[in-house]
Amino acid sequence: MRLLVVEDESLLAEQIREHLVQQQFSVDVAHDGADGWFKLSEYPYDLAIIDIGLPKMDGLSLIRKARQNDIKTPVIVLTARGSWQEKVQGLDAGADDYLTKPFHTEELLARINALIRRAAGQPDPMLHAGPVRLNSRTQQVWLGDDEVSLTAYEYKVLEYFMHNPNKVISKTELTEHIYDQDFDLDSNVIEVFVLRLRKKLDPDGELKPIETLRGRGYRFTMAVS
Amino acid sequence: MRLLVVEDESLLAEQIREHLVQQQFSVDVAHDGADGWFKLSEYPYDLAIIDIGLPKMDGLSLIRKARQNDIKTPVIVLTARGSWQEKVQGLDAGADDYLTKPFHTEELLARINALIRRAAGQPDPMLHAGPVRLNSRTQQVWLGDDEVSLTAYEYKVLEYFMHNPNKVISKTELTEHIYDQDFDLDSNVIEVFVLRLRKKLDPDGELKPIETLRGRGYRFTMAVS
DNA sequence: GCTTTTTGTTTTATTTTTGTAAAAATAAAG
DNA sequence: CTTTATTTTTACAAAAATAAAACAAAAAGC
Repeated sequence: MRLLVVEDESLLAEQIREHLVQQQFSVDVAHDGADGWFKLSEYPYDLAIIDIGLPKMDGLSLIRKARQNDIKTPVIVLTARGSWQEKVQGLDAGADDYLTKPFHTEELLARINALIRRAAGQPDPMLHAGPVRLNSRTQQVWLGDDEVSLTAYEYKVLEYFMHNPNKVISKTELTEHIYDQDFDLDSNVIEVFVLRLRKKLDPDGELKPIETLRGRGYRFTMAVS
Repeated sequence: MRLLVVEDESLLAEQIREHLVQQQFSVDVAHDGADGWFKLSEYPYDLAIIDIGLPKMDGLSLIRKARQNDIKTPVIVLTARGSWQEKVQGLDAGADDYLTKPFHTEELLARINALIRRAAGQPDPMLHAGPVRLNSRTQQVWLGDDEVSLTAYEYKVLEYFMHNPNKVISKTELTEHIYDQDFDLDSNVIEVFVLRLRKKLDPDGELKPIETLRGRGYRFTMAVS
């Protein structure tokens, strides 16, 4: 899961970033509205956290511009304490939720998770695909009755696959969702992780859960049993 | 599909209920806002129809309260005729659609079905042409019941054909759509790919899906069955 | 600070796809 | 009916993409 934080106060931005990274999110930070717009339009974020008061382009304009450009990334706006109007304006501009500064990180995390869940249309943290089951809250994965132990990145890749079953996912798309923006796209890590996932999810090579589409990417398909 | 109707006018409520039951929905009725809130929070409805003017707790408050509690059941609000403000307030409070009283039952049914469909997520973008079907999200192609496996370029060509059925497509046009600008137009790749597509889509040579128009190009035609 | 695990890189091997070229077939024109 | 142009088909070579293995670096755990 890849998030964007648009916040001009460096200290706060860094603080949020650290907390989110701790929660296994990939996080990019933009320090003004213009940069925020660039990043938001350029990368496929799963969620954006946007401060209302920003230099260059204020948060409201940023959200409006994004929505006008058909960017449907869920957005949480950060508003000043007691500013009832800001909250309403934010939601009107196209934000999905709001949070009043200062806030507890737990609160932010809860709202992030709720929004991501809502966006995925999946209130239940369990994802199923044939014999593979995944609990996105506990990050456990089972193959049939046996639990499969995955490393952090193996899990990220699988989770993305399971959120997008049957979809053709290019290596670029996978890379962008799993790593921060400045990652060497020429690397073959993705191939290696797909290899490792295949070995763990399909030790006997019978199920073929991850199909390769040469020149196009991968497709996660599992017979729904 | 289970629906909730929150409406204080007993006669109208019963009328709506009967129509919906006739359409195979399970329907619960609440006669005031408080009861509506209780039912909405307690049961997993697929959709709620809420009147704005209600005793105990008005419809707007009910919707707001539901949204604040992370209940994302799709909501249609019923507003009085000509009350432009009510409609806006309803949508702002978190409703998904509105309907002005009095209304035709067909209109209500259409909106219910639209909302349920929307909540179920976008259907896959399928293209059909006779026995050939193509899913542009998963890039899968079927011939009758059998999936046909195409390479990246074969897929590109077919997709272009299926987006332009019956149109005469010159080889230049195809080339320009499939390759970057600076591609050697003297090559016969297109012919080769058309050949390969024909073999895969029409192994028995009976359907003739891709017609040749000498000197002009190709035309993709498939009897619509 | 040492050990283990995980992540990412490099290298090599293998497979598949793409594009070329030439021959064969077909259609159109004279 | 013969010639010419165009398209289809075949066979093959080149290029590209992926898989796999082994290794190095980084991170995490003890």
